Amino acid sequence: MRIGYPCKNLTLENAYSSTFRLKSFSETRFNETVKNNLCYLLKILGFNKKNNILFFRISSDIIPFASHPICQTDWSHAFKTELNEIGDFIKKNNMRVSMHPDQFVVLNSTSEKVIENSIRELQYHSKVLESMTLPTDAKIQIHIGGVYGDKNMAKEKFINSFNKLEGYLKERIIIENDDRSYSLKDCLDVHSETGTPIVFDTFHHECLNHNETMQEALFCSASTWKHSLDGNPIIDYSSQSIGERKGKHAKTIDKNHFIALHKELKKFIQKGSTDLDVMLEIKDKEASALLSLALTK
DNA sequence: AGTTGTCAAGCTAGT
DNA sequence: ACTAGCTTGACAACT
Repeated sequence: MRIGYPCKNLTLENAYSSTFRLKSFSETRFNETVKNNLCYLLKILGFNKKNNILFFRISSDIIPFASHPICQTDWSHAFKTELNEIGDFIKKNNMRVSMHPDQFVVLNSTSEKVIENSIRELQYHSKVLESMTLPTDAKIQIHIGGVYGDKNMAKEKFINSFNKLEGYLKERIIIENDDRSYSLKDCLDVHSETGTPIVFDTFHHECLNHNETMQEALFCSASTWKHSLDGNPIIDYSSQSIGERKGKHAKTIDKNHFIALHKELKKFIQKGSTDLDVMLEIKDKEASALLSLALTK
């Protein structure tokens, strides 16, 4: 079981993907920023390797404005050396990475323009992973999208949009159950029409479920992954930030809550034929990842 | 140097 | 009507 954290490292200095305002866009600014971001990504991966953290989510900001028309740079060519070096490091060390495009990626939107933008954004994410020559277990995780007052129609819309995507995108995209609209069951409905693997988010499942047992939920979601192509099923983990509104992610790992979940995961792994990789969506990033490794040794 | 308004993009639920 | 939240507050203009 690999443990990971998202997007940035709080121990290392400046170890996040910096960006800038669209108004400040220039070729120079773009190149400087990308060079820096790639350099810090490699540093983060180095830190992770030393600490046995073998899973990491790459920030969508790594190439700023990559899917915007203003960006005309062939960055995958210009930074081929750096991108290859990162990809080689990941592969050499049995690491895994994923990406999670932000809320603007909505494949079932009622606006064609939004869908077009979403596809461009997905193409960009895929290009990052392709440029690192990573296999298709390096996934791009999205939500199903809006409901628009009719969930069945909205699901159909997602299925339609998804099935029209190019094959190289379909191979990378995975769908995540969310905390308010689309439950695991909804994701399974979509999966049956698209074949998209489901990344099971245990915290969202606590917020929105159909009373499945944890073992049932793990079995259903893990069954949507084709091991040779997709790698280990991914689990997103977090817990409720106490005293804050429902769905807000915890600032730091809740030890007992995590240990209980970890037991369930272990139980599932032992009786099943598959391992799992766990992404910790917790605000304090690598601190919780390190703690979780210590707790489960 | 420190503070604060704003940022490419969507949608939902809570206030 | 407005805002917090989402994978993540940081950039940039102002005081």
